[in-house]
Amino acid sequence: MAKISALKGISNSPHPHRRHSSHGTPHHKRPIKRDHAWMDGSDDDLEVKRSKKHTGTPKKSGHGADHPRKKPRLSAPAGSSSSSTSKDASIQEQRKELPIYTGKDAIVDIIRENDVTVLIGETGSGKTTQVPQYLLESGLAGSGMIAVTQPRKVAATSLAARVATEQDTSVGGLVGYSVRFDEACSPETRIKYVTDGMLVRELLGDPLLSRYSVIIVDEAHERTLRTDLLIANLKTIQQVRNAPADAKGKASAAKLSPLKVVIMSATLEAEKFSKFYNNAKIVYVKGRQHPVTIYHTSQSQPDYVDAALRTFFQIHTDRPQGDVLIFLPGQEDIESLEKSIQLYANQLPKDVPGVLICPMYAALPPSQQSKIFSPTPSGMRKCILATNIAETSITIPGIKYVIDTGKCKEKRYVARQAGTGFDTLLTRDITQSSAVQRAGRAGREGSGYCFRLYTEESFRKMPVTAEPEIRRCTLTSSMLQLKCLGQNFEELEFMDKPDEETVVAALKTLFLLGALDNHRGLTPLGRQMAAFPLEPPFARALVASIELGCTAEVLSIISVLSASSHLFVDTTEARDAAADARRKFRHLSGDHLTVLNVVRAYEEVAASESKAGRRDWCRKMFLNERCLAEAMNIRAQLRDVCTRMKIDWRASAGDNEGPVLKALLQGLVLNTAFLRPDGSYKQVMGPSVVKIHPSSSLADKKMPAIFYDELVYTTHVYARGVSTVPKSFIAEIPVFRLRTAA
DNA sequence: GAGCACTGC
Repeated sequence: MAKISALKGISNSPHPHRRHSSHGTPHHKRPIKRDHAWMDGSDDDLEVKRSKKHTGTPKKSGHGADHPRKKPRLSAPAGSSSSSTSKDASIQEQRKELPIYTGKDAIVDIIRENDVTVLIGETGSGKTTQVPQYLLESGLAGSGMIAVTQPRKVAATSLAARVATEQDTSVGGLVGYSVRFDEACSPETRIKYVTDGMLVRELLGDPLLSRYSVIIVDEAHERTLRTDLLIANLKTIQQVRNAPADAKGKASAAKLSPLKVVIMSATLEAEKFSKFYNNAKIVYVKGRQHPVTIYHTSQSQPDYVDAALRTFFQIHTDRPQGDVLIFLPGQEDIESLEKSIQLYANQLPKDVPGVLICPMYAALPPSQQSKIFSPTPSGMRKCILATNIAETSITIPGIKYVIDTGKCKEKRYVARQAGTGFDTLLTRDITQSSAVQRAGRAGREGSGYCFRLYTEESFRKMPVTAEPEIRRCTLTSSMLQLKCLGQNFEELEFMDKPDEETVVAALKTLFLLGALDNHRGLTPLGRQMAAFPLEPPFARALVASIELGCTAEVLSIISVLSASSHLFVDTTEARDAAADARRKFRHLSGDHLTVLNVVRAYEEVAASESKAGRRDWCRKMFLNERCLAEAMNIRAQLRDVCTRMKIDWRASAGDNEGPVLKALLQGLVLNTAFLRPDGSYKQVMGPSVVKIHPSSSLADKKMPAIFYDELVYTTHVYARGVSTVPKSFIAEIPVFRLRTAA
């Protein structure tokens, strides 16, 4: 059996796990066109005029470096040792080798001369680590702090560690960070890496961000909701802080130093940022990436899983050593492709290297996630099947080939009249910037190849960038925050205006929760709700629990529901065992009290067992320990807020579930449905017919009245996190009386 | 009878 016949078998056999196999094979015979070139950084990287001025000198210089290290060091050493001088010198040498270094003085000058600077830096330019240091070293920040915002926590903490090393200090000194649950700052801190959400929170207590003299908004092109809120607020803050000193009535604000804003982004939206800030100056910095050769198919591939399968084996049999990363939209496709690849890999002739398949998606238990980072055994080729998680969140070493299906899943909020909209989670085409980002994953350590399972024409037809989150998310939580700042969503100037319907839905939701009065003004209840880092419905439930005397229970439940991962582990292969384990915690009323049972059981185990014992227990029970650990963090934070607000978080209703359900219902009023004679459920406040999600303990049960955490449209409109209550509980809620009266 | 991209306070 030669290689050729194995390949033929693959190309011609029907796909074993998908009903349809496409007719043609993708044609990856030659590069169709290289549509993006990644250039090495060079001296003419900076396309700005070099200024004559040379202000500020580097704090540390790379004197006497005998053995400059070639490889960048990514982690901070715990402390400086006797060899710290040589380490320090090599680090300073590395800083000078970054593409951005040649433009250092020009960048500092431009930021000095402009209130707002838009800095476009490609991957590997060094902008995120260097610019804050340049500003600090030049003295431009004065006595204020420099904040650098990041959309993700890991980025903020690891960047702080890196920059602290470069400054030859430990994290929490001159360089610090601040993210949820974790902070390393001191009075000496001058450069602070923060998550964008953290800075938005800070805004609530300090509307002019008076502690900062420079705010650098990094990864602005991602356009997260929080980034957009910041960008809008920074504009108004500057209008106050940077107003001419003689402006009347601004005496107190005039004492504050002017605020410098630097927007950092990938190339695509530079003009838009600039325009928003009254034609702010734009600076370009080239990056440093290895070249990636890009191939497109000659025909579109409707069955992208099958196409990915065939492309993988073409690479595996024809191409030299190097790991393969395949981008797929979701867990389902990953599991299907994993099976197919395994099936064919088992039939490969002896002279072809073996295949090590590594699935990678957020819901995968951590133990199985970690194997993608271990080195590929010799004589094997690693094949990673990943979702978007590998696009920005994690970097996998050793990738030489990328296969891009061109698909992803996107969550999008659909507003409905009564504020009873729902989320959709559907597969769609990716954007051009995603495609570029995915291809770039092949060029991290050397030149690479990207096989796109779509035509060049399809690429050109893709939207250039994703729609900003502000145009596709629920705005309820942000709107409540803005109300606390005395701002109205409708009046604030945004880069992209949110949908009118979504704004109305958010206003209505906040009104029905009692956070706003009928003049759209913030109520005392609303202000109380905003103090908690929770979605407004959960904040409302928490406040309701105070009077009902069940704060302890409600805190436990909403902490789990607020965690970023799901409580129950559910992979296809162990579905039945998982369902059996779950039954042990089941509560007749549904998912909310089932969650409470899990938390109570976990607390007992945590009290008596070691860390390893806890992990074992979680694995046996098919519980996601990450979720529980995060929930315990959240609960501790919420208890702190309660203590500050003089709320007794120990108040418990014991085993009486009535008050707990009533409290939760206060927050989830809009998420209620009644059973109809035909066995379906219809929203009480909206028009949709909903099904109970199969993951719910109440799936297929017929209950007269239910409430739920959320609605998600996938193949049906599914209600997730469902409990049942007597109809009378719903009728008792003031909102309903108010609504019937109106 | 049937399922879930990713963040963040």
